[in-house]
Amino acid sequence: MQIGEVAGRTGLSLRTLRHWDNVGLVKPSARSSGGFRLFSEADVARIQVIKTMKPLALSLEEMREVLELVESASDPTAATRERALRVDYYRDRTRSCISRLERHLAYSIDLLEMLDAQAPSVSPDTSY
Amino acid sequence: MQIGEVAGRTGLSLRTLRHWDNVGLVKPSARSSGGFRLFSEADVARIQVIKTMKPLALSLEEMREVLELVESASDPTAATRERALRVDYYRDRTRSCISRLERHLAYSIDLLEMLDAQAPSVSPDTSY
DNA sequence: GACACTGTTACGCTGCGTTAACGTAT
DNA sequence: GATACGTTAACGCAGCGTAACAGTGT
Repeated sequence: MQIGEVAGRTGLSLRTLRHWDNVGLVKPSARSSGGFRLFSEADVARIQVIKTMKPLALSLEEMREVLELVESASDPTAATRERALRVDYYRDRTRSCISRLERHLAYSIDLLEMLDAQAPSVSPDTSY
Repeated sequence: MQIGEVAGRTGLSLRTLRHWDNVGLVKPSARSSGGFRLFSEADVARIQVIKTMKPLALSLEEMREVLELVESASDPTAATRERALRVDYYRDRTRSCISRLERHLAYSIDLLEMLDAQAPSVSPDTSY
């Protein structure tokens, strides 16, 4: 699968996919003889997971680590104390992210009410 | 009130406050003879509103416009159709922002569960 | 060779963090 | 004049958007 189709399916830009490749976040599993990036279904799945991680506001590098931790989950040799601590770290960040999102959601609802109070909505079907 | 106290009360950095001044988002209502920025309570209130607008992910310029719309609410001469359309525009963006936050919240909760499944939490009081 | 697609630079942008070097207020 | 606080100017950084220009594939 070439980059265009991946972009279409994931809703990401070509630029973003290339950038993620460059920084090592999602490397296409192959290249054509001419140099075209070739993505597998697994690559696309990884991209989708990354999309769901967006709200965590981690750096691309941190996302890379989280994926590494998750993907090495079934590897018993990787079950070190160090690894457990890293997982704990990201668990904490995820938790505080959730609190943040809840606050932000409440704020946004308040702001919406403020805007509703501003003007009695120009009805969409007559807008213009 | 000088910039330091405002920073302390709002939790923002000096850099941020100066930046917001530079781009015209929050102009301190006075300057000391020596050039120090002097903020009024109204300025601080404005800053707090901006903080709650953060989740909307508007540009600083857009926030400026929203505040302008809100603050000119009581001005009858400003009640043009153009203004109503702008308010509508931001109302839409706020609504889609709310949907986004709800999705993100759901995602984050899923991710938390994924991490919980990863490793059986190293209990904090024994970490190191 | 026409055409859509893809490749690699490389510069631009936002919203600040971060020195650096230098005034202000007490 | 020491000390805490403030000033502007300038570069740095992430995560892309946006050309510009060349190669690929059919």
